[in-house]
Amino acid sequence: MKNSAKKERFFAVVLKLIHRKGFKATTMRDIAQELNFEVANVYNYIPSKQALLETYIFDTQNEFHDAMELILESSYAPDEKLRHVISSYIRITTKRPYEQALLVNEWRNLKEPGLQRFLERRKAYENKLMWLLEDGMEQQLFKSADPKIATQTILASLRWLHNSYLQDDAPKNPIELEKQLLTFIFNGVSENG
Amino acid sequence: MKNSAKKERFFAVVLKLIHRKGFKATTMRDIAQELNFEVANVYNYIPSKQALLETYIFDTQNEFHDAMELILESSYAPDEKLRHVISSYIRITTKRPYEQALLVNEWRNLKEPGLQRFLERRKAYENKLMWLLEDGMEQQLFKSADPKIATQTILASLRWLHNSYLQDDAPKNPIELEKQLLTFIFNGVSENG
DNA sequence: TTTATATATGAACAAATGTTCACGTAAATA
DNA sequence: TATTTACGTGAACATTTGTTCATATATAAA
Repeated sequence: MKNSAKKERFFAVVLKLIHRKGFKATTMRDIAQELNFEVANVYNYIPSKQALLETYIFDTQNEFHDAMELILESSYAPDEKLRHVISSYIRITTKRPYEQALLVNEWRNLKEPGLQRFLERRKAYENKLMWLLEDGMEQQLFKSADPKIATQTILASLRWLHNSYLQDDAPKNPIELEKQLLTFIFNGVSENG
Repeated sequence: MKNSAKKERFFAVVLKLIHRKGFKATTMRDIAQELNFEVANVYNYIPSKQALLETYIFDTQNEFHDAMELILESSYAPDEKLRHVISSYIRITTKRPYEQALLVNEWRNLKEPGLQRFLERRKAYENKLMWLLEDGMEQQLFKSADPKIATQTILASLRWLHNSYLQDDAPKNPIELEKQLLTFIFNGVSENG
């Protein structure tokens, strides 16, 4: 009575539709049509279109936050912590690429007060990473650099990953992906480091 | 009769509105209201909402392509070429942050056949960068790595820049920004390269 | 079997949206 | 000045959209 096959199918279809057409362009009627039933029935699965968006976005955001929290609580040095942040980012993205795509592409469609809440939480996540980088710079583990720029650049370099899993563009092996990204973020592309 | 002050104001307002609310959420009436005139008058400035989107996106895309083309035609080595690609990316972004934000955030709202054209051209740009990286790997200038991943990661690490210019988040000095990004992409964050 | 819960229908709604048309007024050009 | 071009109004339009309601059927629990 909790997780019926119907519900699973419903949400799978919805995620794909939103990914293909975008949240705003995906109408309740689109969803119904894709599932071969009538519009009204959509409301037996979700309370509203906005609620659907909020649930997915905040659930996914929470996953990222929880992972970050555990890493920060550990006794690892900053560079090892950064490794784990990257690793957790890849793990979540490869596990739930559609949800991550939704988070990245559709957060702008949140309405207040959800939008503000989202932005605050995102800022909090970014700040934690920034302090981690500053910490590492002080300990001479990381190059001295503008912490804000470094934070945004590192996060940006991870934010495209969901695409590689949602395209015909052959999905990558997560282990190999992690190796490549760790090398890039830690050592860059240059051969003579 | 070509570039009146009215037209300039119109497009400035439109770009800001779209950036704030998103393309789909920005209605013709929103635009009219922001400019203190009636909806019908919007159609004296643009033929349609879609045409507005297409014009901005393709014009901006062309700027990036033209810059890439000039760099590839030069006799620089791959690593110097990459430096120039990054440099041109930053130059265009800091010169037209709203247009770049539009390109990055709203291309999904293109309709066929514009959407397909956009994707093909984007792929072409990515391929040029990828071949540049492969070339550099062969010449031992770049680390050996998966060229697709490297391409996407480098581009992703540049695709957030417009935000830093459109937030209260103090706009950065483009020269310093370029320095930081070159260091990151070429040598990463690690102190002992 | 009876009862409750999950899933489905069809019609209707109010609001929002892109666009058009016929018609004015202001501004620039001849 | 006369005339073309740029800028503006008001009303109306056909669609689309999210959502609700009353009601029906299937499925599972009692």
